[in-house]
Amino acid sequence: MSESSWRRAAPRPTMRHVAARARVSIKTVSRVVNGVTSVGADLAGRVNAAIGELGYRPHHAASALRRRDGRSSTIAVVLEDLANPFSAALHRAVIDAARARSVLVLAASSDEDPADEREAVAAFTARRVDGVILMPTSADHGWLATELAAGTAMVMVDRPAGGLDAVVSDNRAAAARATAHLLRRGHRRVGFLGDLRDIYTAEERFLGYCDALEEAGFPFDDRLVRRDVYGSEPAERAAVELVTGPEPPTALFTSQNLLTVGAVRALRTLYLHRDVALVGFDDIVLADLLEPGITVIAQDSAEIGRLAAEQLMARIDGDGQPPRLHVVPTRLIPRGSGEIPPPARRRRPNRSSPPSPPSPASLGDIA
Amino acid sequence: MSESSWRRAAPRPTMRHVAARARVSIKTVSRVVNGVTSVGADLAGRVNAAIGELGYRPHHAASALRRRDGRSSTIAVVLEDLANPFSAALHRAVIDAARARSVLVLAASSDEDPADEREAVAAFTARRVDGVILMPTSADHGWLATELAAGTAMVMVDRPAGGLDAVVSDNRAAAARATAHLLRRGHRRVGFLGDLRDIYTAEERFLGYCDALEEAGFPFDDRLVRRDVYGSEPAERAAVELVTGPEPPTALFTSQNLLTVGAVRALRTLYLHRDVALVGFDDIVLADLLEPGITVIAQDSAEIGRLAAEQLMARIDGDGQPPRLHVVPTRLIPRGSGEIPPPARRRRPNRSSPPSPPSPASLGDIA
DNA sequence: CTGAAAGCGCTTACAG
DNA sequence: CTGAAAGCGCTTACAG
Repeated sequence: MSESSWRRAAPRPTMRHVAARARVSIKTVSRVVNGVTSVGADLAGRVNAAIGELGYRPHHAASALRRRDGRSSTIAVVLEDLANPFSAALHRAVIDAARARSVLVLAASSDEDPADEREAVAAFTARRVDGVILMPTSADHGWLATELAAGTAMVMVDRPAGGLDAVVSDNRAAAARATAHLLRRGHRRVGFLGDLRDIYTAEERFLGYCDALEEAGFPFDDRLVRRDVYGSEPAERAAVELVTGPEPPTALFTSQNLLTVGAVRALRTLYLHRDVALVGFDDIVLADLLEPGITVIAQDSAEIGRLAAEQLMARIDGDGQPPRLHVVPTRLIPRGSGEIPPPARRRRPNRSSPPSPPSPASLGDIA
Repeated sequence: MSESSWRRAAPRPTMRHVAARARVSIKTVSRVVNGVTSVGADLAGRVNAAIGELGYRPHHAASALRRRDGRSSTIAVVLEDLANPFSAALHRAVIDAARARSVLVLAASSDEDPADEREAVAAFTARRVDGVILMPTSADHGWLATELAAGTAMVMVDRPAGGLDAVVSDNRAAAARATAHLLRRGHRRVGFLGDLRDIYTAEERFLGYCDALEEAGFPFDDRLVRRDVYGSEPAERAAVELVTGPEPPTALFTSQNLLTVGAVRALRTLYLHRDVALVGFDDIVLADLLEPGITVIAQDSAEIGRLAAEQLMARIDGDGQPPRLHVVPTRLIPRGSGEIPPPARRRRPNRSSPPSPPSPASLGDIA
């Protein structure tokens, strides 16, 4: 039990220690610590001196335990993968919004595993977090009702679930816009790459793709579609299959950031990146520096995080309104890849053909 | 005070409620909840039934308050910017390592502001976190001693501070390796872009750059160096200045990821990206898909996070060894930009000259 | 194997 | 303005 100088030796001082040193009651210390102004200057001075000398720190959990509302002033965030840029930005926005109210934030990654998700939420509720922001692994979240009943506020993020508060992007409309962006440039065969179809956003974006086809009067072609693609490597393989198959697409809509990365990699490997148009969902670092730059639908992950945090804290503060669905607008950012025109009609894209210059006349972006 | 069905109405059940329903003492409930096996099957069954019916959840903080060790089983992470990919990956690795021991993780961003940093640490210690992983804003961290004395374990990450445990990359050696990589290909004028020099890593990487010059017997030229560059836009301007100035560098070593992004943008704008060699510190998403691909020193942020978490948890468990400095190796990943040879001697790089093919004979990577 | 009493660090609810 | 008693939800330390 040898403690070096950089390890604590003495037990942590408590209010009792401070009270003894300042020769006041523990209650007076409590008043000073909590900023109650009715304490006399003399006593308050002695208490503050003792706090400084002892290095006293209030014990937040003990305080919360006895307090009326029992708030922990802590919330939690459960996202698919905190290391993913989308989740990381969202997470940071939650922390910033929470900080403004002196609320701390715990976090976990679910990796789309419902068991991990439930385990994380259980661990958080055991710590009596005041609320949880959750990116639900599936829409089937009956178990959430139990958590709610137990007094933990909940707000879904990125995907709705359980009929609770949710903050999402305008996925379907944005996907339709992305697809229309390609159709408007003359593409008739637009391929689709989609994430696991259990995931709400994957389904919505697929529906948006279908919407745009229907709106434009083009038939849906199953052979141009690959769904349930999870991660960038499967996406790369799927893109290669699509583009090297018979009747290949002249454009791709990749409906998630990892899928976009895989598709870009595939097109470059095949040297088709200047021939096959591409619009991705989710912005990507450096996408503007590629040649061509990658046209994307950018989500406002920071705004999603901020709104989710605000909604959650409102619930914690007793907001009893019916559940609310916040839809956050996205932005289509044309950078080149989405503005590649289709090859001349009745000709298949050809590797040895020179890159066709984009048609400036077709660069409008309103769907 | 109208509570909808999705808001809790009844107060949270406690052990007392469970005990009453199961007709046992509160202590027996405690035993069952904590997995003490000596409880009779009959009583244990009644208790578990009551727990299920009531939806009882243990109150972790109350438990910790009374427990001998008083552990909160919570740690905290304070990084420069949680949304930065390096920090996000590190953070995630910390969470994964902590989860294996049922430890939860709080997080905050300091944005290199010492006041924000201290505020965050104070908030965490008030919650009685067992330890903090900190990316210190400066090496001057006398105040950390107080936190340590108060019983909070601390491990620095990315940069050492206060003579405490730290986990860092082999910054200086890696920077020397990166610079030598360029020198070995014949570059004689290698430019340097560095972050704020207060930051330990910025200084170390600068020293590594100097080491390599000295090792190779080349003079240090102040005019090739820009330090205190913070963020990608200033980096872009600095790179433009360097490269368009008199006696411009034929290669750049950009010693942080945002600086690399800025430099890449500058070179592309000037259409010099195939003429001026570039090695960056920190890997970047999609760096391999640029033309040329960006040669980088990749840090193992996940390993840094994992080691920091392990070290911290060892301290929390009473490890009393002297402070330890973990140095995590980096990896040089050649992708093209770092292998661009210098232009023919006595000729300035020329925008209209065709890109020179990399010399395969010079592609070794050991410094 | 089971339970009544005391107490973790703090605040509430009362008194003075 | 100040303080003694009780109690937040739980575990420790004892008894039986």
